[in-house]
Amino acid sequence: MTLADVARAAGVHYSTVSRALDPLSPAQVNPETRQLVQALAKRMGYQKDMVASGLKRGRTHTVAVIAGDLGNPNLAPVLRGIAGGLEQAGLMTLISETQFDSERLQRILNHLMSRRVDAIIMTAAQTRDAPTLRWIRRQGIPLVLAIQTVPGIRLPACTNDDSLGGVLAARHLLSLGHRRFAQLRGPMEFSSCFLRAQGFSKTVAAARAEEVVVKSTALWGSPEVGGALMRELLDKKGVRPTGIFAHHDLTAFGALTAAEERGLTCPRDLSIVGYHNLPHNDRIAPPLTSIGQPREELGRTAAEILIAVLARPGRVPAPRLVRPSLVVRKSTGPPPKA
Amino acid sequence: MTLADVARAAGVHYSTVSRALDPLSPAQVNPETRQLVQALAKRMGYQKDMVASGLKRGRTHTVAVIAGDLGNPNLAPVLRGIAGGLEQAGLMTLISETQFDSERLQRILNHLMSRRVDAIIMTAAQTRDAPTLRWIRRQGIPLVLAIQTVPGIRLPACTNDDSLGGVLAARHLLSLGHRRFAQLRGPMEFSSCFLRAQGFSKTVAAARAEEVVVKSTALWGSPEVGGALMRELLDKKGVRPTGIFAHHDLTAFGALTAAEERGLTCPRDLSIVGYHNLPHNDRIAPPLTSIGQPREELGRTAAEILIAVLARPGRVPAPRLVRPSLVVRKSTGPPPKA
DNA sequence: TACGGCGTTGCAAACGTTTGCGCCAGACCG
DNA sequence: CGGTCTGGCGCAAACGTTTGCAACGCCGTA
Repeated sequence: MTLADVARAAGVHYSTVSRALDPLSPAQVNPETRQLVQALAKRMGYQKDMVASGLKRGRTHTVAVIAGDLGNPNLAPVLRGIAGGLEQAGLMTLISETQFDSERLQRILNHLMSRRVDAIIMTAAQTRDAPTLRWIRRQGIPLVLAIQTVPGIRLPACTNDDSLGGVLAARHLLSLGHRRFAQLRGPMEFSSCFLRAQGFSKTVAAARAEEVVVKSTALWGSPEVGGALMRELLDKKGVRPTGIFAHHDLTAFGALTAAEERGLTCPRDLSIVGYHNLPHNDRIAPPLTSIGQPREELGRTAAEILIAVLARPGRVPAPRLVRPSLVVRKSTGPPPKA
Repeated sequence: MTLADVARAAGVHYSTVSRALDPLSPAQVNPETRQLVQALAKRMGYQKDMVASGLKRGRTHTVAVIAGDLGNPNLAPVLRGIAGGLEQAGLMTLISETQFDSERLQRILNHLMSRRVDAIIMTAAQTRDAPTLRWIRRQGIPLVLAIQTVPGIRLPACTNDDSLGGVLAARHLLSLGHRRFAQLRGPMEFSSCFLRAQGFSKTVAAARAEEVVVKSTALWGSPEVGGALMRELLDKKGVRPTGIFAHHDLTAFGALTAAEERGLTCPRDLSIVGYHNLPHNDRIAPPLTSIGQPREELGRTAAEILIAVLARPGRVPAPRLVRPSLVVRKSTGPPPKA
């Protein structure tokens, strides 16, 4: 079922059919012929071959989304937002996973170029990726960052306001009366973690309160890491901090367990704020106070940005931030009187 | 950078370049020329245009995966398995979401046909989809089902052995000494839920124990639904069941909360087995006994099946099952002596 | 020497769509 | 009535690859 088939049925040349079915070619074709052809095409179930169209026009109406780890539950709503947003613009979403392997990433990128995708959304950009990102840009293919930005390269992006997240956590703990703080950080190469740390520390410092630095780890976001970090923290000399800010809910879970093993109870002896507001936070004991992120909104915003870039190549739209919010549960309370 | 460019550089015709770079055309070209062309192509960074190739060959090396809800955390590992498995065969994965809207599904399918995807994997097939599935098959495009099957239509598929999951749950509760059971079911239109229910009931009946039927709901997999179902169960006349099988962990969570509100404690007064083995099951109170599924393996298996289908069109490979396993935690114990 | 066969390469026609260009007929103007 | 303009359409050349077919030169054999 091709243009030629419809053309035969309508008694016109196939180029006329092409024009009649193209909403962008305005007065090129007689309204009557247009009506006829459109009706016929619909009745015959004609569907334009996007492969051929892509070859000719150089636009495939396909956008690739590159993720680090599809298993990451935080990612799913973002992907959903992206796919939903792109679909409204008639774009399809090609999803691939790097597993944080830069060689794999390069393979995937080659594939995508050869497939002539119209644009790329990176959700897994890490600091060391800057050269890769520059390479993509040199290929002349629009690129939008989501979730994380990369220092040293100016690109359209949509990220969580992670700095605000850190601020919210600090303000909450400060308002409860805490004065000694610690962070269980994620890797500082992730802009998200870096900003969380910065927002938190800045707020704590502004209140002239005290913060114990805990080494951040490369691997993170697991109870095991949380446990290890908490034990490291409790082993330190000096006065024990009472207000803990974990960069990930799972880290917080592990930290809670480790603290309990040392005979501390939460929130009596220490308060802990997690990050991501995972769906089961209110079923754990104690229910975890956390910073929630509007994940689907983030994805949808990234899609909007991308559509803007495609509409106006060359312009770099301003980065956009979506605002996290504090969800208070039972893992935070006033510090012990001690 | 096209075939013609490489051809100019090598001093041969571009059709020769095409043949030299095609691993499938064996002795068509002089080994020396082949070496020369391959080296040159690599040096010049030539990448075959898959769009043009797709137009000519009719194969796009793209497989579409259709999901109902990308936000479903159970889906992510499956998608990962699929994408990983397909990638090894040089296939890319196009993911789209129906949001369980059949009109959306039809739109997506039209898009995919027009894009000439090589095959489709459906992970969101519901009973009422059978006509749609038949339609896809009539279009001559290979189709593989994952996670769920659809009665009345024979298709290659990879699913969880949900019946076995129900059996495992029942055996576990029976072995603890329970004699009165109830299920908090998901919608029976999903083959997965239907089979869980069947496996459970069959095992309970074989042990000559008693089962209270609780109406299943259309919406499910949320604490709210779990709470409602549990309250309905507790409001029933007659002897209260002590062994509960919920078709979803979140349903189990809600049921637990509702039971506690009625003054019952778990596992003293009742035992509950969930499904899916969600990652936070061991942090809730009490940690939830659950049926775990090998999700990534399921995805990988679906990819294997698909590759087999593409290699041998016409053959319908036998459906494959992946085996769930019981993860015992604290929400199950012996029934009260009463 | 002539001829058939074979290995290697070139030629050109596809695949289905888009689009610049030119043609034709009708309208309009002088 | 002749000329120009223009709306509508056909023609054909792309886009980059694949592939059947033909051509060419070389070798071996009769």
